[in-house]
Amino acid sequence: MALDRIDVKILELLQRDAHMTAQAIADAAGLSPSPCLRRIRILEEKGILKGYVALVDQKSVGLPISVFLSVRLERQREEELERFSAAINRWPEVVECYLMTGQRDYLLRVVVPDLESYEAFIKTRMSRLEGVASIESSFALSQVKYTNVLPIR
Amino acid sequence: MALDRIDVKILELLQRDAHMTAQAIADAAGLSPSPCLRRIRILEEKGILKGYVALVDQKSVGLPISVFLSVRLERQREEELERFSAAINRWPEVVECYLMTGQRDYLLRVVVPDLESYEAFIKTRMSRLEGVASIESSFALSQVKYTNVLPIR
DNA sequence: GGTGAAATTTTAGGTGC
DNA sequence: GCACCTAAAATTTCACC
Repeated sequence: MALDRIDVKILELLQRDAHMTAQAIADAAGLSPSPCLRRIRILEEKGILKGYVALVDQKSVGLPISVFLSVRLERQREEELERFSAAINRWPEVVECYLMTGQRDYLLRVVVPDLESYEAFIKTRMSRLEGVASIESSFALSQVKYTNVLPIR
Repeated sequence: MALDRIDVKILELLQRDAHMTAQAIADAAGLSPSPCLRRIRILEEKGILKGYVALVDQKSVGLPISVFLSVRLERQREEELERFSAAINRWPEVVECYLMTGQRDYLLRVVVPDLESYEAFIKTRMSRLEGVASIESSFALSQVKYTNVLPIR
């Protein structure tokens, strides 16, 4: 891969605002639009730039609640892990999921409009999954920080 | 706010791909480009569409490790919460932070290139913060799911 | 990596339904 | 409030240096 200063600068700018024009990015990165756009295409082809997305405000669309779930499975065989992964990837309420070290197997962030919906999520989704040993929920009172900008370098 | 079907559809499309042309969005949402773009502008003005960003692959840029920190403060006075919030918002390694109910006060996701950097983060950042009672770290082995797409409706 | 022109797209305005 | 059309402005794209 080998990213130089200019690549890092481009990634930083695009992570903050994907609607910047090639001209503006070029100016900020210290080169002209064409090579700038060429670098961006290369970063896209290499998969370093995964995509461009719009960010939606959770509260504004009636989804104020984030719940974190610690999940333990009964067995950690590949088959079990695969089944769990496939399931949560189908469920739109689950926006993040990590395979963890330590006490629990998975950490999930689930987004719901209210507690009733959360109950429904647990009852109709999680509890019907086979192989789940335990679930522990903690509720987020507020989002103190949320960014897609990675600390590159 | 009152989002209708078309608004929800537009938000869904833009959350997946912000580079869609107004024409393509209009086609998929079942209307013509002009009113489609008008709706998008309104969603932006209302703050429902918070912005457009590029997503960067964590591993590709040498940041394979996500660590989750459970943090408890000694006191939960507004002053303490403010100071903590201000600090973590300054630190680029912290990509997510939630104020939580229950045992801990905060849940953080920290992104680092290696364990050495994580140690440095704990030593030079977290441990120098006043008012922190305890920190508990768990490591993510892999990211099973990560999406910005919210389950609207 | 830079320059410049062509092609596509975005954006705004105006009319009728 | 939307569809449709038109036109101008801006941006991306791709030649070549």
